[in-house]
Amino acid sequence: MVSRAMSNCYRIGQFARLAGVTVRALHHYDRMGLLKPQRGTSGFRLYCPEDLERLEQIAALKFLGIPLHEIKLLLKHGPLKLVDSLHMQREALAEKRKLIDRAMVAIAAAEKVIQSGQTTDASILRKIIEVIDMQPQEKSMRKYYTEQAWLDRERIRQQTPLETRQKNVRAMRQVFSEIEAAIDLDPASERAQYLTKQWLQLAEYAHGGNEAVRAGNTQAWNDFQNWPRDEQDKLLAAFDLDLNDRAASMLRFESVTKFLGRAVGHKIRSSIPSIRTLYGLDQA
Amino acid sequence: MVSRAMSNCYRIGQFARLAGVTVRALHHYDRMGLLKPQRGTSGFRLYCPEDLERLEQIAALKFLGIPLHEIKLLLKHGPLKLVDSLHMQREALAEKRKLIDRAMVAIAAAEKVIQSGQTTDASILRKIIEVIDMQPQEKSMRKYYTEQAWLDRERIRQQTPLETRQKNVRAMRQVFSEIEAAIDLDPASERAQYLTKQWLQLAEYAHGGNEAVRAGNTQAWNDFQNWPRDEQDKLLAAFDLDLNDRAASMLRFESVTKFLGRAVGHKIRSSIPSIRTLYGLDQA
DNA sequence: AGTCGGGCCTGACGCAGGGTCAAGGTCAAG
DNA sequence: CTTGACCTTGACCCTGCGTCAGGCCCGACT
Repeated sequence: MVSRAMSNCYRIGQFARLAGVTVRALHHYDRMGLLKPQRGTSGFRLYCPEDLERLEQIAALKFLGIPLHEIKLLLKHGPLKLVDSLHMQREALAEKRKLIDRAMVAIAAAEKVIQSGQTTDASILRKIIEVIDMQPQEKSMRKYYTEQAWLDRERIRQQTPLETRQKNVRAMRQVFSEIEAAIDLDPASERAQYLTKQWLQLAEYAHGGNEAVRAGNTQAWNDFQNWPRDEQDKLLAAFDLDLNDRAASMLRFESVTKFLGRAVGHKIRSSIPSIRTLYGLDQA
Repeated sequence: MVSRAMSNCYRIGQFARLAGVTVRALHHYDRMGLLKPQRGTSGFRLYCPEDLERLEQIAALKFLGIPLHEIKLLLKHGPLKLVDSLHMQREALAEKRKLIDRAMVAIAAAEKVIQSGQTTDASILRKIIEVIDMQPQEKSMRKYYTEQAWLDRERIRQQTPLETRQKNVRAMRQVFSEIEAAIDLDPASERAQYLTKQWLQLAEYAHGGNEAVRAGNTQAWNDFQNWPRDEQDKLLAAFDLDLNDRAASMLRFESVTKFLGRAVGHKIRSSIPSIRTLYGLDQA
């Protein structure tokens, strides 16, 4: 019934060597129905030239990173899906490549640190973390920025060393707690205005004077209620607010931002109109 | 006993969100002893800031592609191993990147084929296979070539399209079988000399006139007996020799090469000395 | 005729790094 | 006292095979 002659067929060992795969892999493909050879009278698998051709196709698609079960479908259902699949795979590979590049950049940075004589675990790992953190940037924040502002923000972040950023965070945490202590003061009071000035100065580190980035930051800040929960939590944690009493922390955070809003409002009201516009507070 | 205060600690869910990992991953790290948090009275895991620091280090090394069990050792045994490990990982990543690049090149070639209107499965896959096969080159053959010759050989291979190579193989197979039929003729006979000339012409496609590559090919060819078994088998299969009776096939192959040797010898003897030298047969 | 060795068979477990239930314990709020 | 969010452990699932383990087939030697 089978049109393939049994001569010119190989048993599994030969075939495996010929094709450059392992016997075990062929067993695997057989059992999963990806490449089912004929069987001889004694149960031995018999692989024919047609099987070699198919195996080469399988190997090719596997090389592209396509999973075996998908290969099975692709070889069954013709080229329509194949085109799609190749496209998707290209993008997936591009993603992977980006990650690998990032990892290699991080290692390179770490090796520079090592060669500079800093061979403590901590300093090496710090450098790696710094370089890795350089690029990720969750996309949940994108919507608050224009395209250019987003790129600028990235650039500014990348130009700021980790240590500096950490110092800023600590400073803001400090100011935050001082504001909480002064929360009942008149926003127009000297103390309140002093703290507000400090706060705004620290915030400036984040946008580096770039107006579009500042606008985005403001928008993001004002929409804190709608951030995804883990982003909210990260910010709360940065201000040393207890996540185990999340509701209370949210309230504390809110009251501080409101205080700042009033204080900045006062500052602006007593300032020139162009600055009012600059800070986008005319409609507020 | 524990110096860490229990305040300021998070339970696993909070901590996971904060650190950007899943709860399951933290369970995993705990069970494998990579990151063991304290436990509260009711058995809940309690993660402290120190744990966050360690988790960040873990995440960093994981990002570099270092397996978790190795990370565990690295964080225990200090920076000596870390330096080594980073170096190795850099090379491993470079390897991976090369493979990804090859895959992307292959997909790009396939998409070109698709855009040219050839949307049959077979033609797409053929193109992919062709591009992938472009580069591998087992290293078992390297030793027969000078460094430059090896590179040249690669280059020549890459410049020859798959179809042409296949045509050459078929032609050599044909000549091979004709030589076998004429194996008892006098190597000096006209028929033998004709076949030998054909053979040498076909062989020329493989080295493209490059002398160093030709010398390498000759060396490799003469050392066939010592090739790794699967390379031998591939060559035998290319000449349509039955691998199920390997010993006989080896003999057939050998007798043909001997015949060719004698015939080429005759050809050379009746030729000018410079060509004798060129073909490296003076010492044979 | 036995038996040795090599190849083949199936079945089963293991790997990394978790995902995904499932069955049940804790704890604060209503 | 229940509900619901969160926690616990245990156990099976995924990919692409590697690596035994135990047993059959077959040709070759004694």
